[in-house]
Amino acid sequence: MKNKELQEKRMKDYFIQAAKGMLKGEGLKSLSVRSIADQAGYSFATMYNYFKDVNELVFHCVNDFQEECKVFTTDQAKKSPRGISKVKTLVLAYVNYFVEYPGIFELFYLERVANFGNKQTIINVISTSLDSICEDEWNYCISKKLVKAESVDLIKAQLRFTVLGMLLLYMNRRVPSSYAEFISQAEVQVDALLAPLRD
Amino acid sequence: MKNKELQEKRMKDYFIQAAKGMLKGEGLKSLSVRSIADQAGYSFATMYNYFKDVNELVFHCVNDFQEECKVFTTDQAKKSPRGISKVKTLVLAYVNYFVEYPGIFELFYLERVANFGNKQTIINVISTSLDSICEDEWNYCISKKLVKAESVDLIKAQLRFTVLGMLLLYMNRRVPSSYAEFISQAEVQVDALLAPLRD
DNA sequence: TAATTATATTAACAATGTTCATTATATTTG
DNA sequence: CAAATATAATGAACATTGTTAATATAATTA
Repeated sequence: MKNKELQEKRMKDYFIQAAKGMLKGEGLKSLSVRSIADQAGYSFATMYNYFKDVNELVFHCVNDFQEECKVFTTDQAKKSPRGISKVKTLVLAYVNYFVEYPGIFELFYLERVANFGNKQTIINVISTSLDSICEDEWNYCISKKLVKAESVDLIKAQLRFTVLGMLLLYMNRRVPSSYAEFISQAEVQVDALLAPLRD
Repeated sequence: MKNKELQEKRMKDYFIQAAKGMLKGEGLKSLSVRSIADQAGYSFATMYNYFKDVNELVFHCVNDFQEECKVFTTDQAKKSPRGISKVKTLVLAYVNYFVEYPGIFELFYLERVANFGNKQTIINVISTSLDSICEDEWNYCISKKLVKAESVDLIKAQLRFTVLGMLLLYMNRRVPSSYAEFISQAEVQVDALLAPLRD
């Protein structure tokens, strides 16, 4: 029965990998239970032997993407000098990740979530997504007394909501209308929030 | 041919009113081309004689709701003393409007928009939705020298994105998990942005 | 090998948006 | 008023969607 678990995990992974590929490529619109199964090399009905429904399948991708996003952002920020300016780089890299993969933005923030198993765990990953990416650097800032420990929670929340709001308007309503304007706006907004911390 | 236009406008309105009712009630999920037509008293096929597709119909509701939202917010803020504190009340009332009518939030910010006629006009209404509600009060603040004219654009944008981010996380991911927490958080965030203006 | 269990697949449903040919209804003309 | 014509409303039909139930196939066990 250890084999059974292993095989089941493998099967689930076939579907998850297929879904991940399509999410990164064509996005959520191209994603149907039949297309996922095709990509995985099984019938669409087989999916239901391993997942309660298509929501449960799709949301299993969240953890992988969050990890990938962390790699993406820390890589883009690795040359940045530590401290507040590295936080800024991380946040802007976070924005860029979702601009590059709109399907993942939809998955994280837009897709309606029906009730499924460990919903709360995944929602937690999503809602603390940006925070956990900046976590280490904020701790560094606190330890170097670049920022007061008691003000970090507020600024984290401010960054989280601002980034989300900007992304939502750009992704869903194409406002502003060009990527250049959008990135410029993002810089202004992040700077406005981080400036008071730079003495 | 003036009659023709009038009649066509009336017909369109039957469908729009039906869609509006369902959006305010059950929300977007309950809204299908067949259910709208039922409510309007016509066959679903009749709708296609007046609208290119269901998207065009649904997005015609935006203007009406924006107007309704303006009435709602100014009413909730009418007892508030003029100035920055009235801006705060307006913004929090804006938040409450969408919490009360989640279907309208979906319509404004979440619903995928296919290409249709005067798309740009409607997107403009949406993206300046909060700004236009606070416009008068900001002008008052500038005229009374409560805030520098050149800093208003930044603070408007900050409020816009913050409000949107908070709403998105609360509406779509139920974070925070209770309305009380959410409103408390909203107050904190709005205060954090408006505090520097209060001398 | 035979019987049993587990797994994969096909068939079928209900609901969706959309198109089109066909009715029903006005409107105009003789 | 009657007949011809334009206009508007509709039902049938299609392709897709997610999902379930019944069936076929593979694996395991006795």
